[in-house]
This record gives sequence, C-alpha cells and structure tokens, in this order.
Amino acid sequence: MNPLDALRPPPGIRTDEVCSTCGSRVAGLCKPMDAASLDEISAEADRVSLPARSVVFREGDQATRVYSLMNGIAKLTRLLPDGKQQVVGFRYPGDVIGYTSRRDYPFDAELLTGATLCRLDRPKLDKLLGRYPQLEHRLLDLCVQELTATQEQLVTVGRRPAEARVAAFLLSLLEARRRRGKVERTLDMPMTRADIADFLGLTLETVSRSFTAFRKRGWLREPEHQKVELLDIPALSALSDGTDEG
Amino acid sequence: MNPLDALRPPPGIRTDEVCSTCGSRVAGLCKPMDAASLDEISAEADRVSLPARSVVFREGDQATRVYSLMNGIAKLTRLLPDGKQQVVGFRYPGDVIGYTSRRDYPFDAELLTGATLCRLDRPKLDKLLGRYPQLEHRLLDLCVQELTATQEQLVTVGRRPAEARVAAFLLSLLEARRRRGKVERTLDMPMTRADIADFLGLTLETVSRSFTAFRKRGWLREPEHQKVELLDIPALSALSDGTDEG
DNA sequence: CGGCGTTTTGAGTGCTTTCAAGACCGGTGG
DNA sequence: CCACCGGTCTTGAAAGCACTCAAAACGCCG
Repeated sequence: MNPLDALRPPPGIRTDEVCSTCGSRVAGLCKPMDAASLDEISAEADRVSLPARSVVFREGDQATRVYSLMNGIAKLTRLLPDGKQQVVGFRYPGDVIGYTSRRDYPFDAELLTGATLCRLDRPKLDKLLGRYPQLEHRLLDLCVQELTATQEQLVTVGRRPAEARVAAFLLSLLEARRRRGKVERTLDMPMTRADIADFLGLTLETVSRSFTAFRKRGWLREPEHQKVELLDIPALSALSDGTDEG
Repeated sequence: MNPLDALRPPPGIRTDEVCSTCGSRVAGLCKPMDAASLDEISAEADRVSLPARSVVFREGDQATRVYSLMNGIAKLTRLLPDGKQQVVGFRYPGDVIGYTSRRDYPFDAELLTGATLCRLDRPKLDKLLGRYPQLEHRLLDLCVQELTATQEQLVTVGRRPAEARVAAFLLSLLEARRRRGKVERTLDMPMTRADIADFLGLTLETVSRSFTAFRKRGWLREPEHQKVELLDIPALSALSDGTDEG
C-alpha cells in the first residue's frame, strides 16, 4: 500500500545524522536542540527517501507517524466528494507534516519531488515532547506560523481575482525560498498548473492564462521545465494586493 | 483608543474565579490545570468585559497580550488594501485569541456580542508556559485544531459554490455549539450577512439569496433576530459537500 | 518516431457580482 | 402613539469574470 512501509533508510546513511540534517538547519523542528538531545531524538527516528509522487499518507489514515521534511517539496490536499480537490498547503524542507490532535490525518500528503523525510512514531514523539519542553515549544511555534500562513491563503482565495491569486502564489514561492536562505535567480516550481489551480481555487486553464499574461508583460520567464524567474516583483506585488491602478 | 485599556474588571467579580470560569470548562486553555496551578494563573490574569463591536486589537498592533474568550463571540478579520475584508475565523467561549509568534497581531479581533475575556500579558503567559508544560501542550492542541478548521474553511471557500458555502457555515455553527455542550433548538447567529459573506468569500447579496432559498425550501427558520433553527440538516449537509444529486 | 501527460488557446456559458431600489426593524424623539 | 431615521436585509436586472468544453501544441520518455 504505502510505499513508506516497504522502505528502509538507504544504506550508507548513518542514522545519527538524521536530526542534525533535518533539524538544525534554519527552519527545522530540532532547531533549538543541543547535540546530546539530538542524539536521543535520532535514536528514535528513521530516515526515508521516496520518489516524486509518493503518497506519504492519506486523509483518514490513522495518524501514527509524524514527518519532518528534510529536502524536497510536498503538497497537502483534501478531496471533496465530487472529485474536486483543494491543496491546503505546500511543505518545504524543515516543515513538519502530519502532527495532529485527531486520530486520523485530516489530509493527503504527497511528494511533488523526490524527498527525504525524518519519520517518528507518534508515541515516541509524544515522549520526546514530554522530555524536552523546548521541542514542544518549537512545535507550537511552527504550528502558529502555519496557521497564519493558512489564514493568509484564505484571504487570497476568498477575496482576490484570478491573476492576483497567481501573483500571490509566485511571491509565496519567493518567500519560502527566502526562509530557506537560498539565493539563486530562478525558483524551483515542481507543481503543475493543476496543483496551483487546486491551491488557489481556480481551474488549470485560468492559471495557464495568468502565466501567459505575465509572460507577455515581461513579469516572468520559465527558463526550463519547473523553473520560474520573476522579472518584475513590484508589478506582481501590486497586482497581488490590488494596488495596481485599482 | 482601545476600549480595553480604559477598563478594569467589573466590581464584585473575584479574580480568583477567572480561570476556573474561562478554563476549566469543556474547551478552555486551562482545561488540564489543577486547582493550585489555576490560582497562580489567576493571579497573573485580568478579566475584562466589553460591549458588542469592541475592537480587542487591530492587525499590526504589538502583540503584547493574549486573550481567552470566556463568553460571547468574536470575529477575526484581515483587511485588504482595496478595502475588502476577509473573516479568517469566528471565536467562541473557550477559544484563545491573539497568541502569535510574530511581534504584531496578524488580524483584527472584534466582538460580535458583549463578551468577557481573560487577559494575560504575553511575558507572563510565556513564564507560565515554561512552568506548566501541560499548559503549553494544551495550547499546541488548540492551535492544531484551529489549523485544521482553517484548512477546512479553505476547502469551503476555494471549491464550493455559493449555497454550499452558506450551508457549510450553518453546519459549522452547529458544530461550534455542540463542542460547547449546548442543546437549545435554535442557534445564536450574531453575525450579519456581511460578516458571513466576508467569511465565505461571497457578497452579502449572495448570502442573503441563499438564506432566502433555504427558507423557501423549508430547510431553516429565523424565529427571531440573530437566531436560526436548522430544520433539514441532512439536506444542508448534502448541499454542503456536493452530494445533492450534482 | 509515436504516445501520453501537460500546457496553451479559443469560444460560449453561467454563476456570482455589481448596481440599484425598496422593505424591514429597532431605536429615538416629537 | 406615531413618524422618522439609520442600519440591515431582500429582491431585481444587467454585466463580468472565471468556468466548461474542446482541440491543438508542446515536451518528455520509451
């Protein structure tokens, strides 16, 4: 079923590197932990590598595990009875996926790229949270940030016209990269037009038309497949918040 | 400016009741605390009562305080440059308002009804969170729940037609009441058509037309101002998730 | 080179918005 | 007691933006 269950950490990877890799970077869960505590966490965690399009878990599965994304990009989606889907968020390296107060996961988690994840059984994580208050504090911090980002997304979807939503999405890619401290000129954009549409509450055709319009205005380039370069960020920002001649 | 700053707890209210009232109910922050700890929390907290339409804080204000809603209903809103606003959520008794990892509040908080709030300075709360891990754990729990609810709202706003959104909103009122353990036949609905529209990403006219349609189909009644009675919950549910013959 | 999934582009439809006016309701003052 | 007033809600008609349906172009991979 779940490809994760069949996988072991790739050979040649020392498990004591797990959390120093996923956590002590800029944004990870383990950011506030010292070396000794990291060792204990590492002892509890597995590392798994999965190819693009893998399903990490599905909405309704028992929420027995929590993941920290070490590299790669994931999308979280909810499926409606009529088959339409809503992307509730994208996740980047350092983000935690699957921590919930419910018995079941409230959404699907699917990889857009190949990825490596740090995997913890929920009971073990709870034990660690009890032992290390700074870990729980960090998790609370990440959760509050995620909540604010989701509220921001609600504004985008609820109150902005189509092109403004696409502009806001592009700027959010920029922001996500900034947080990870990268500096390349072009952005990775592994999501398809359909993914973006499902994130923004639009159809893929409308997203495509917006990209075409931006390209024609010289606001962006797509130098290669799944890469985008923003050429006029002020214009995109203005369009995004409706201050463009409005 | 802010009416809160001018207010003292009403006379005749003993402050040692603060958290036993706001917290030890079904949903409050202080739910997991024992009596001794509650006393310490109470010593740090104020209680404030405010009339309907009060602004508790505004987006951009320094986030120096955290509130727990004891009774009444609040709305949280984000304002766009073009004047449109998005309601990012409603808050009910037991909910925490204003806990953020940022320096400033990311939204306005405004009361729809008269309300009483438990007010804590942020540094004092942080001190308490450090002292009582179960308090921090509870806050994390509330935050994760709120995140899931906001994601659910994203699905509603992004992927459902107008009437389905209104139906989903009505059912969410029902759910909020259920969590508070109430059992009356009619629901309190202190929000205006405009509030509901700003929550659902619609116009107030569209919301009004949906209510009219539901009334004509016999799915609800409004026995008095700011009350609703849902007469056909299965019909509303089916419409809400699109399983109504669509 | 053929096949499949993704993206682009076009034309027409439709749902929601916009604009406008009137009804309703509670509160206030004559 | 009733008229007036502001805010909210309802209803109608027209316009617009995004959707739907459709087909062709593109690009990747075998």
